Amino acid sequence: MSRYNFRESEAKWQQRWSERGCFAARQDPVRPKYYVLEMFPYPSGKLHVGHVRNYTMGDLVARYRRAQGYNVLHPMGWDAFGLPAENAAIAGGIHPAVWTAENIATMRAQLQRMGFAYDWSREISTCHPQYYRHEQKMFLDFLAKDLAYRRESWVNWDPVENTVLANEQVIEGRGWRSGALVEKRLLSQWNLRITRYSDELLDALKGLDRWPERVRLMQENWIGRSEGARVRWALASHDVTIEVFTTRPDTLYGAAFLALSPHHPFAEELAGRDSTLAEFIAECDRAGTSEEAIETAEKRGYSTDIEAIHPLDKSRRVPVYVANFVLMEYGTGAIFGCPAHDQRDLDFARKYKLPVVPVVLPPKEDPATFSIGDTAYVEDGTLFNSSFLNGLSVSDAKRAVGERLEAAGDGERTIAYRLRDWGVSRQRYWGCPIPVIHCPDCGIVPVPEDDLPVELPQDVDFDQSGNPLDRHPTWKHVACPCCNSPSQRETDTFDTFFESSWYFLRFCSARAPIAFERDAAQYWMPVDQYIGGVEHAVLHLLYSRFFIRALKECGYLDLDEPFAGLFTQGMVCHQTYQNAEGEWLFPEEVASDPAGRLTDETGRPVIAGRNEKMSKSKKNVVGLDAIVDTYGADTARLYLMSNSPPERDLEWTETGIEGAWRQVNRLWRMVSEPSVPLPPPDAVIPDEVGAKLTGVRRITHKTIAAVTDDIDKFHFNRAVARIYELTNALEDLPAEAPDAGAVLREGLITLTQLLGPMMPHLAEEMWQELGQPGLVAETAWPKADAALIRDEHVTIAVQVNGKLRATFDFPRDAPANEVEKSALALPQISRLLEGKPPRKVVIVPNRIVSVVT
RNA sequence: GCGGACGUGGCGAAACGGUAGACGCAGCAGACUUAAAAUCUGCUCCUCGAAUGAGGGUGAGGGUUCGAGUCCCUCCGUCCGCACCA
Repeated sequence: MSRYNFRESEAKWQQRWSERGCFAARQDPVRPKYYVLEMFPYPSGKLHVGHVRNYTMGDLVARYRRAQGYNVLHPMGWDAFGLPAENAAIAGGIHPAVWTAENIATMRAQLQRMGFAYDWSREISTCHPQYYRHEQKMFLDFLAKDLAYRRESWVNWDPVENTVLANEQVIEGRGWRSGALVEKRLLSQWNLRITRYSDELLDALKGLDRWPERVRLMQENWIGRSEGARVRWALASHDVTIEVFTTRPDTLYGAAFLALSPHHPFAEELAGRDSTLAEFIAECDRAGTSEEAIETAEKRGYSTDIEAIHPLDKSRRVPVYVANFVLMEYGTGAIFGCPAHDQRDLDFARKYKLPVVPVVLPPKEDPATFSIGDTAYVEDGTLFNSSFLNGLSVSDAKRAVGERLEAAGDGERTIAYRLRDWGVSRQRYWGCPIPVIHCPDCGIVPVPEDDLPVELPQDVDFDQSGNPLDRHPTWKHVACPCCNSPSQRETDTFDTFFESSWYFLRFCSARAPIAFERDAAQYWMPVDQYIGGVEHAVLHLLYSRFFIRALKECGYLDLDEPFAGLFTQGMVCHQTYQNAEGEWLFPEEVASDPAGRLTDETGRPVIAGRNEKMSKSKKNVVGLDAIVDTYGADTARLYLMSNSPPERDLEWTETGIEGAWRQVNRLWRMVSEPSVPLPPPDAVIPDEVGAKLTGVRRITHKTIAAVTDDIDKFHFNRAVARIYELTNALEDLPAEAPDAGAVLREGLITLTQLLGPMMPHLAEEMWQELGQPGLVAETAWPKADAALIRDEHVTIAVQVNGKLRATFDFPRDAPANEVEKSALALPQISRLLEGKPPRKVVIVPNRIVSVVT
């Protein structure tokens, strides 16, 4: 019994594909293009099996589309800037560039061993000056278009990484990588004006019909559009107007107070003269921003003893507070409180003994008796206690108030967004230098284009904390490009999401002297199928959508969206193990004793924990090299595709990979030791081969149709199941029939072609064994014979009163009355009918007869 | 709190509103082996029955329909995203 020799085979076919340049992409205007892309990796070290699931999916799609005749672009590169490289430098004395290059070499070799059909001639690495110089140019263009600006603002400071984080990078009050509680700091930072496109980014989501609904919703929530009004309140005792944003202008007559953010300019002004207020504000700043801190934080206000004049009724006054729950970053940094119709305002009003006046009357309530208890009324109703609004619905009242405010100049209807501009400054070395110079006389001066790229210095030390660029003895000292006086370079670098916001464009013309050739981008873009993790739903995916718009505005290209199709794959999970001390163990460190109990290598007990996403920190990872060494790339690829729907998590198990290995050998044996001698490749199948063999041919052709459909819909697990079904049918083929060999041969050729995108090495080996010409990688996708996928006979089920009672075979598309007659004549059915005619019979052609008695 | 997804055998999962459990894993029995591994054959949702078979079954309850895992309503549970957002 022969075993499939994957070691020999996989290396051989990888070399053959490479020699023939099978996967090099060339622009070709007459062929339809297809751009397949997997989110490019950060070169963090070595790949484990969890990393390669999405590359396997991408490769399957790339090879499938190529077989279908598309001109496929399928590139790979490295998101090479980032903190782990710097941390390695701090910990191990290795330069980030060296560490990164070594990791790239390792991971590239791992990907190549998997046999992925990449066009390696387009490989890019974002830490190379020939890459990042182009984004420095983009930044200068953004500056010119006012898409980039510098501003002092409160930012998220990660005390572990010693750098600023964007809002998108703060998850539940913690840094997205470090997990450290984020602090607020006031810093001067470069920002990209993503909010210029808030509306457009939101609207265009509707057109992304090949994106998961979930991701679109997440972006929608993140952009957070709220319709409402700005309302200006004059202060009774100061020559100051406080502008508030509200989504409920209809409840203005229920206003009980105004509340300012502790960082509101007027609050800060007052604090200058009021030390108690200054202390209150300082206290607010000390409070954490984490979920727990916010959840438990008391809603507190500081009464300023100042009154504001009600904009709709100048005789009314409301007190002005400074309150810890008002955010400076959203709306205008000030609110008006209507306790009757907002729960938080109600809590605040009860605490500070403010009046609670309902102005929206619930249906069927009596205005004379309706009052608010502990719960604010937030539903729809009819306005009352509200002057000219009385009797209106909530939505009519919103419009009426808007019109009144606009006419009086006291406010206007407007839209607020949750989305804030993208802060891109990072106080780190291993990133793209921001190409500006700070001149004491001229201020901020962009680096002239001819001086690009601003390259990172190589000679840096990581012995002290903080940004090595800032400490470098010479790098930052330059002459001002305008006035030549001694100046300093910007020492911050870009957020690494800057690089990943346009790399897909660079792939279109990866060696161009400019960022990307316009016609290449116009040909290949948008990405037809993008594949990656859902964790980038509002990070990379939103930034890239912004970049396309910003680049369009700067004249780089004409494109609406970067990614036409998006697929977010599930994680690969594995059981976790801990010893009695709570230390995590690698799966290979765990054994079981004769009694079946789990132990470590020294025999001490081990506790099996939850099944979780593979991660280095919990050590529940399975190295890719070990798996490919033992089972080969195709077995790993098959397992990753076979057991779970691609969007769902996949559990990696030893028995699972062994099962895949069995299938690989089974497939190989089918061609290396066929159950029936195969005729030569040019043999023809006779028109009539008998019922049993025709049945096998039908399954063969139905499998083509089914697998094609499954791959189109990303149902890779089902495609695998269909291939197994065909395998089972071919194994059961009646060997004694005269034309069995020819039918088997047809089946095996089809099977091989269908395996091509999934297990490409095995497919080539089988193809060669079958004596087929050329390479599977260069062979067109099979077509199902329409005549063969239509059965001549169908099995029809018979239900009586909704219960399945019998099935019978009948010619396809037989007349309904004949089907009914045969169904009712069945002994199981006639017995139930007891000679009475049925009340009703529903017939679904070729499928079911439903009898009602 | 707001928004969303999901709930099917021992397990991973299939199922245009039309024969629930394809395909695989694990398990059981057998064949081949001195033996094991590998491989092959058969069985495997539950209950009753020797068996043809009968009854029940897709988180719970209700509804629409000739027919519901699938559609609608209520509830329970799990997971995910956002969250002092005015």
